[in-house]
Amino acid sequence: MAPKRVNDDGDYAFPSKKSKKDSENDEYIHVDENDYISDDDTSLVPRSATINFSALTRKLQAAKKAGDDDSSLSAHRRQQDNLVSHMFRDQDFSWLHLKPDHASRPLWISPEDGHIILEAFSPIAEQAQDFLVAISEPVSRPAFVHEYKLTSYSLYAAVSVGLQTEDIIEVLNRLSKVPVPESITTFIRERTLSYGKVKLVLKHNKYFVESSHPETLQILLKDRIIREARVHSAVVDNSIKASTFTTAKAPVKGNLVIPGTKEAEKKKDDSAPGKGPNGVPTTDKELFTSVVGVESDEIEEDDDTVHSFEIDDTKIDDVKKRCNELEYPMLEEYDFRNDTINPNLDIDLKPSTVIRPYQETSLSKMFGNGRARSGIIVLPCGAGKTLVGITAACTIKKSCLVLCTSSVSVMQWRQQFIQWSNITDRQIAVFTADQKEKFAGESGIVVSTYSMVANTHNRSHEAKKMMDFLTSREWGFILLDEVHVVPAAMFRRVVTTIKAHSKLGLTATLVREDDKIADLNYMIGPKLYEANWMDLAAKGHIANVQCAEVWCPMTPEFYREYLREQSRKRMLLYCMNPKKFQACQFLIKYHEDRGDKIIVFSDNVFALEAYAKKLGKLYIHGGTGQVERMRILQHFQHSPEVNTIFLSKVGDTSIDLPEATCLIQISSHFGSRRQEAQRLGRILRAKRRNDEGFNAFFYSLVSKDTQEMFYSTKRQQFLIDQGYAFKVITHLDGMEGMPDLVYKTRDEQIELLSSVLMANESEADLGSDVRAGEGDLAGTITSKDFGMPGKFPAVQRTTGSLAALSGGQHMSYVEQNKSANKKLAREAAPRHKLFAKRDKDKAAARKEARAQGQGA
DNA sequence: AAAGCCGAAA
DNA sequence: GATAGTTCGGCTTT
Repeated sequence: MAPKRVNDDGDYAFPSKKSKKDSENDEYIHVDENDYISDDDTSLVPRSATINFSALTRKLQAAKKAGDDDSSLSAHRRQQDNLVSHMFRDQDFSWLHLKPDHASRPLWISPEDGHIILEAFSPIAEQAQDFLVAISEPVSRPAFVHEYKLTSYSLYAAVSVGLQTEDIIEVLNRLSKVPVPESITTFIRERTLSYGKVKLVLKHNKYFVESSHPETLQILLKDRIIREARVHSAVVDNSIKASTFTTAKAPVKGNLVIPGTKEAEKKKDDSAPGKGPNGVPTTDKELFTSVVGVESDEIEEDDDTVHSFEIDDTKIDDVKKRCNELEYPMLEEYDFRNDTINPNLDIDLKPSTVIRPYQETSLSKMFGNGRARSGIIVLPCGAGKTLVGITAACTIKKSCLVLCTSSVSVMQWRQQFIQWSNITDRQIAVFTADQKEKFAGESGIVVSTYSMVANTHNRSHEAKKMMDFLTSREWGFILLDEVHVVPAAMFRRVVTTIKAHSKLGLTATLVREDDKIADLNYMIGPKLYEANWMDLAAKGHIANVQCAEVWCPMTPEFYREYLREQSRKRMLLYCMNPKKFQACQFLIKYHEDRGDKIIVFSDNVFALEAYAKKLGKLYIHGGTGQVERMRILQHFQHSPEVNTIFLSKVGDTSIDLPEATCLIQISSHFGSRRQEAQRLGRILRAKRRNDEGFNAFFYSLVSKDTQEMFYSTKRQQFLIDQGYAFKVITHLDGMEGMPDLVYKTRDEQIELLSSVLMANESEADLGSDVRAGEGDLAGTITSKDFGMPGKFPAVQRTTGSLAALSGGQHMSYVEQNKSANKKLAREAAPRHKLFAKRDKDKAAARKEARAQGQGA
């Protein structure tokens, strides 16, 4: 490829040759500009062509001029815009004036959308990062350049951790290469102005919207949703008012000490190096972190009278959401030290418990002004989320409810509480299907699951009594483990049924594939802290991981079947691809020889069994009994004979295997970024992570030219944003010559193929008999089409049917008609009840067969 | 202990 | 540019 030049006059690429080049311009033009960039040419430039960029930009300028002259934007110009200028014209900020010392300043801020770019290689990048995490949301943090985004939420979060408007602007300005744009300062001022004017307060088991600005409450009450949620209490009870403990005045952080932190240590030593009087940091290094959690007694409100109205606790979710939309987000802070109504809980960290610096940082954001703020802390798997939660509970020292996703983690939480804190057995209770305890005394800790609390269908008598216990009292603190599940319709009920003064959500992956993740902002609170995975890996808190995507070509036979099958069966075909099989075998052999312990993940149970059996390894899936599971896991952990196990998605969470050092993924759930990250999380706590030069490995096996390629890139996005780089491996050296290579001959491959197709048949026969069994001819309009005239044109139906007959048609052809086919399938006559029953029986039979097969 | 049911994944 | 079907786990009942 000939050199490409990107600037008008080329001085960016070849600064020293400028004068010479101008005269020799033609040497760079391998393609005549008129051939490709002619006015009426609508096609895109061929990828392999060499493009003369100076000619192109000249052309664009000319076009722009023409467009400007012509007052109406011509179609022609719009076309030119699409060609290349969208990369530059809207995003061309060369008009911004760099400060003279810009090289030593690591930030750049886009005036258009509030995106902030950080040079991660800058010497002060780490401090800048602390600041940016506080005021903005991380978008993507690969090796050298990080991207953050200023949003309303992130600014609310910034204010809620004690930052003040002018401080934000000033520090930004100090870090930025260009003066902070007008548009951004305005945005920051606007968004931080209305913050903190409205509070949500829990008093005597009732919720109140509270403000010292009556006019603000009037504004809110003009909204229909809020007005209708209002409860008109008969009398304003002065005793209630007097007992409010979310005072208008912010308490001074002063003597609040988070147990286990360095500050706690210092307190013991009674010396605080690096800090002046009142704990104000004096060194430069602490400059940015100190802005967070600064004493906030200056922002006290002089108005002592507090106005409030009560709201219906069942509508709390809607009211919070509405307030956010009206840009008066409700502040939820718990001044637990002045709460004399709810009994204290005698809990503290054991003296031997020490927390890590990033755990301390995240907690200091939560307790920055001496109260407990509700919000979310994001830490990677294996970075000690549990300890953060426990430390928070030890700081608040009130009754605490912990909710998790499974009963296994309920037991883990309980165990960890006992391990790290001085809580006694009697003070911590468990509420699951088979254990319904209450704590002794008037305060304590309850650990339970979301489904236990959110359950709507009938409860056992015991469970009912327990729920009354949970709902009747006021909780000082509620801990939400794996908080990203909360927005699901069922789990969000929890937030309204349990009354708690403060909430802390913990998660490793604050992403969902639906759009509900933003709901957490008003349901729980803002994101208080998000750790950078790469930083933690560099400091040895989590393992270093090499990620690779292995491209396995499809064999011709498999690919032919792939092209003619429907989406559901396709998945099996690309999972069972013999080349993938071989790659898997090779990688297992390679890493076992290196002394690694390997986990192989397959979402597809059929493929899981096939692989494990063929390669002679143990495997666990949903149908594996508890006893068997434990036995296999024991073997994997302790036996030198068992170095590889196969897991279905049961292993995605909660299974903790610090021995594992290598992951291989052979099939996965569509585009789930979360699953990918969770799986990677399985090896982040590798025991050997602190060995010199240790690396864990993460492989994704992908069948080439299939849908898997698309999903794979989507799945990796989260990890890429965390800074992981995926290598693409197209050839495994030495695989072909490996002894005992499976499915080496064409005959074996074809046999495998037919077994896959057979499995397809038995699995799919009932699903297809109704539609196919009606004796339709291709293109025949059948009775079900009459119901909706025009909805399924006959021609579409023809292509769908013909596709199945003709076999190897072009892929895009199938893709285009896929939705039509699916619609057809959906709209087909609903299964008769009789069939539904048969389906179930069939499924049960299959399950049994599998269970038996496993026993053998 | 097993089966039915429900909801989540996302 | 997203789908939908499958798998899994938890709670309850028998």
